[in-house]
Amino acid sequence: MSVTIKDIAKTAGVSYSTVSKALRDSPLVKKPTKDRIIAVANELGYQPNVAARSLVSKRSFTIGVVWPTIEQTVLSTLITTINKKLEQLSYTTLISINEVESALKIFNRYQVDAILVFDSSQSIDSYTSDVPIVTYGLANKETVYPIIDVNRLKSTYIAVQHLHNIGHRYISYIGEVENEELQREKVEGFTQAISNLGLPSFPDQIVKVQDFDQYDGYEATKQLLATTKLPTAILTGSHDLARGALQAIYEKKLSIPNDISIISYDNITAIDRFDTPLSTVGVPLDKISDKIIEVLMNVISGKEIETTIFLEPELRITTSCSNPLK
Amino acid sequence: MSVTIKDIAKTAGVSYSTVSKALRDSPLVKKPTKDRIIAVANELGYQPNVAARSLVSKRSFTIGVVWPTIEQTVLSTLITTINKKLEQLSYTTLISINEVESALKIFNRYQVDAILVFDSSQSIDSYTSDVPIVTYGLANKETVYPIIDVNRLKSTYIAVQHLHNIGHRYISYIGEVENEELQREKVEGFTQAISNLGLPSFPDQIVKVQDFDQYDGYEATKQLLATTKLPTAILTGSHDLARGALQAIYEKKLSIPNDISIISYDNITAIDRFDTPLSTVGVPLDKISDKIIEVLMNVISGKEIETTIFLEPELRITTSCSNPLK
DNA sequence: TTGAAAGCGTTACCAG
DNA sequence: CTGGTAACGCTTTCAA
Repeated sequence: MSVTIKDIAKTAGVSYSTVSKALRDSPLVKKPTKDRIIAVANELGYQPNVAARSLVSKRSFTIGVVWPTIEQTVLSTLITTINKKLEQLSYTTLISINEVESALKIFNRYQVDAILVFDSSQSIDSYTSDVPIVTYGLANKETVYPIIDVNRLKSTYIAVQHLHNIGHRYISYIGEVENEELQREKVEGFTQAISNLGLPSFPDQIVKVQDFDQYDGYEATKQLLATTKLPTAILTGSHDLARGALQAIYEKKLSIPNDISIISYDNITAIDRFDTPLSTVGVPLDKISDKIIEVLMNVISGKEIETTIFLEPELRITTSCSNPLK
Repeated sequence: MSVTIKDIAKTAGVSYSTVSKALRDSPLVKKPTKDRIIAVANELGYQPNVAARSLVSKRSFTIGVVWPTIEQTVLSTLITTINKKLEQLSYTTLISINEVESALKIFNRYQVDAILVFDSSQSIDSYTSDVPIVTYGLANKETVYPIIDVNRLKSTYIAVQHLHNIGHRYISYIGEVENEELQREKVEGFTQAISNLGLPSFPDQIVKVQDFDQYDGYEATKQLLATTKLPTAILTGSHDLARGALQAIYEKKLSIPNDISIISYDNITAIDRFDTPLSTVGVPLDKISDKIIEVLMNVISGKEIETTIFLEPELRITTSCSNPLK
């Protein structure tokens, strides 16, 4: 049996309502009494019962995260960050890996203060929730709930634009993949930029990958480098792909950025063990998590917010990227 | 404001205690009444308030999972499986990615029925929990809580034993890594088998890897195949490493199993897109999850259970493995 | 400054 | 079979 405020009240010799106030750090309790009560609580290893508390106060200080596809490692970093930041705001994060519908039901039963949905496939409109919902990463879907997403199309677009600005003409993209809406946006941004900027298209310019692992980047780049006319710059769809690309480039004894420039799409501020720090384009993870938390706090306090928020990508150019040799 | 049993009672024209019984499918309520109440509940979109329920019934039908290292993809499959199976037992799974101490606190506050801890680093004895705890994957640590783990040492041992039985003498292991206890166990099993069975040791027999991705397996195997004396069989520390190994072997135009046999350590029943279905050794994921759930249910119902349970590995030999050519 | 008491949504028990 | 009511642990008035 776990210890309750009544147990504390008994051993501290006060009423249990006083204990409640003291633990809530209410100014209505004298300092010495408060200190004594807190000491007793610690000694007894008291943990407040969330059920009882949220039953009366209608607030649980808990955010429910719906994360049906736990395999996605990109998201795991994002969730870790969000979890940490929410902890600092004294919110608890609870994750469900059930499918959306069922996870929403669970969190409604648990009366969490808000729900954050990570998902790109299922629609959530069929289910109505008493708890406010915020979603990440499905800006293309129709939803009544606030959506936060990153502008992938613009990311690859401005990357190509930069490469063009510094003089590149033959630019390749690695990371086309079948039936993935989010990846398609990146390819689209690339293609649009190439076309709008009047840059040449050439065979095998866009390289398909099976998956988004380092190995896929390695294979794709090896294939690309085997063609007769080499591009002077490569844009990759992810950090892992870029790692693989680097391996393939080094293996071919090519030099970065002299022979070839490389920019990687990513949201992670890469803490790299690479000789060449990678140039990247994308919305920094911290901006995404900050925005998500901001919106969460707003919906909790009942503020009206815009339904769709597109975060703007940033270009971070390092020594992996330079003018092509004339 | 969410709908409560009192709302249902009002619109159904019964007392709220009858509603409670009806929703619990109690035999104490007449069928027509029950049906009517359930209909109203559905119409109103009623979701039971877990807080209120667990406050009085002391049972939440929820399992808390502590998973501080969400990056580990192997575990994600295991958790997904466990989640599904618990759902069938009408238990809800809630995950926390906080560090152990803090996650335990949260779940104690939430009065979950049991806590499952996935972790290999932190010790959990310092914190005492009112809720029963079950841990996975830290059998080497000292703990008072029940531990379920797989016998990694035995896995690699019996794999080598099998290869020896069918005539192999030059066997390599890919997957040594610095400072990882669990990986060390696998290497240990390999080394013990080689030594006990009187098999030859040779330079570069055990190949180190940076990480456990496909690319690392590819690199390591390429390195291995560049030596003068090739092994006739390879054992890899994971499925991903094996995938990389296969690539390197194919690239060298070697044939499996004629030139080289391969067995992979893994707990995943691989649904493979490989030409060669991989031979594997390890405890099947289903056995692990079943055991974990069994133990969870036991601790919830207060049954005494053994503190350490080692699951035995199984060898599944396919066409990736044959006698070496004489 | 402290204590008493009501009430949150539910279950469980006891009357009717 | 159905309804009334106490109780779960806590917060929050309202009195003292």
